[in-house]
Amino acid sequence: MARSNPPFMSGVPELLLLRLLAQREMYGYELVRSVRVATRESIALGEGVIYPVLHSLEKSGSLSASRKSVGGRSRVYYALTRRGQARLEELQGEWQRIQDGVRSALEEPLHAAT
Amino acid sequence: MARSNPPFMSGVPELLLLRLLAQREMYGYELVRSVRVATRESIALGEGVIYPVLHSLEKSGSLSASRKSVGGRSRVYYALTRRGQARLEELQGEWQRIQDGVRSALEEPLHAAT
DNA sequence: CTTGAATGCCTATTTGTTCGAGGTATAGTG
DNA sequence: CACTATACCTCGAACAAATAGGCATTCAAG
Repeated sequence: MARSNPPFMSGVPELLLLRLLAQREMYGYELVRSVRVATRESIALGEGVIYPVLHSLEKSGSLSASRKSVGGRSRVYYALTRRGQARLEELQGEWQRIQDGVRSALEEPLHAAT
Repeated sequence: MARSNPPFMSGVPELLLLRLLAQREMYGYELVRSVRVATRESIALGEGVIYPVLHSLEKSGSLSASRKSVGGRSRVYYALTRRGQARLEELQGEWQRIQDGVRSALEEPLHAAT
């Protein structure tokens, strides 16, 4: 039943994946765990979220994919491209802006006389 | 051309409106300006975003609406209900969770040996 | 007295992304 | 042989934000 647009999640999967892949290249299944760990269990993304985002980032040139065989297992490793680095910086800026705005609004005391 | 899903905005309009209305009751047109001010110009929401959210919050019982005439102008004032207060707290918690998770992920140094 | 800006409300449509549920296949363990 | 973990994938539903419009009123300027 796909309750789809949980608050505050739009753009987050893309940002997290780009950011994790800026540290080292990884494969999809690995990223599922990495997201949980990196966000300290605050955010968990299913494979149904990860793979489509990975594919769209590859198509847009932000990631490069390479199939590798590791211990009898076939994996698709994704690495950040120069374009992906730029996209990451763009998204970080956006995140900062939104986050600052929301913080300002939330900080405002409830019964301000100002 | 409705570039629709800008990153990181899902849930934000609802959160901001509930939060502003927790301070005092306001009308739609006023909220358009209030959002800009409260977020220090970081976030600007058009009327096309504000009004639909207001209506849906009223329908769900988070806001109560009352038509008032002020200086020859007819305005629809919205006030936070008890249910709206609860919804605000719920959203704030969600925001905190996502924000913490993203912060954790972004903080991680790029070349961690850990 | 007419024009335009500002106020004030509203809706239809586009867009595209997240999500759960499902499906496939292989490796390794009991 | 069954079962779990690994590893990849796709589909459809749900849904919310944004733009671009439209309507009506008030008020100031020319």
